Amino acid sequence: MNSEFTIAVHSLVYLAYLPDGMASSEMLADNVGTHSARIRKVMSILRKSGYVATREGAGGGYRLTAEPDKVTLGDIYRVMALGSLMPSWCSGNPDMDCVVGSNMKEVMFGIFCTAEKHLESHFDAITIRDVLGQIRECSDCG
Amino acid sequence: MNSEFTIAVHSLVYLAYLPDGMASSEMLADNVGTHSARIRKVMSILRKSGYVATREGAGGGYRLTAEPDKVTLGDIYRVMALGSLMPSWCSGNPDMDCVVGSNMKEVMFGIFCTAEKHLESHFDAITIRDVLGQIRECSDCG
DNA sequence: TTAACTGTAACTGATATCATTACAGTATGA
DNA sequence: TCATACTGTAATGATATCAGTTACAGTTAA
Repeated sequence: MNSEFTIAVHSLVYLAYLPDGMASSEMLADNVGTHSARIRKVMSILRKSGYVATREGAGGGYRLTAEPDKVTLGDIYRVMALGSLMPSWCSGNPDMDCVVGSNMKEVMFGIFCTAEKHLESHFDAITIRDVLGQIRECSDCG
Repeated sequence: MNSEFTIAVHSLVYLAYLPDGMASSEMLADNVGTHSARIRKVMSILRKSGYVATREGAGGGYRLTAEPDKVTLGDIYRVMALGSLMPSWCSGNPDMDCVVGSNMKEVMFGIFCTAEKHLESHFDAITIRDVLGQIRECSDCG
């Protein structure tokens, strides 16, 4: 799976954690542990999907516009990583004579699609607020 | 996801399809659409896991030893691709001060683990015989 | 003894991934 | 208006992973 999904979730959780829900790409990059340019790329997608608002210029940055208990990991998955379950390489060849070889590609495609649907519905049950909650539990225990 | 999972499933289905359940790496490679050395690598793992028997030497090859309706894609997934759902790169850093940054790695790890468990139980419901059945349906329709 | 196999490692080229640089565009405030 | 501090985006480079291929030792049947 592409790590942009993780970066997106982390960033949204961090914004939800901050009292004013605002941070620059530099602050997010520090917290996530990557380069600010990468954060900007991910956040740009989240902006186009309506989860954050951005403000360019001095004092600008990113602000969470969606409600943390409304946005699910499923939403983020669909935007950032849809199709990542299926391997890029697939076996079989529709043109060959053998029943197995010629139909395997289609059958495996279907299997991966339903598998991904299952994955999505699992992620649909986890909100950004849930993740933030788990993080607070972590810190209480440790 | 690694395509060795697909190769393994395809190979087992093909063996289950053949009347005598036997094929050489060359035949499997033709059907799957890859190189025989790659087939041998995958089949070697399946042999160690007890799903096929191999015979070296002239007239040798691979023979399905497990029952097609007992072996599930979940079994194959666990052997060939366990852990492939989690991205290699993960965000956060346990040593940092921030509650979010320091605990995110652990929380996301847990989320990916349960997600993978869900994926496994989805795959557990599909047997090699089921896949072969879907292939025959495909060929009936087309 | 030869031919036909598997087992396995090594190498190559292609592709994916992440880090980094660069710079244009934009907003703020002195 | 000008310096400063941001985002947006493309390009580049480094590294890892993946798939194809070659090579060869070991094994078995005829």
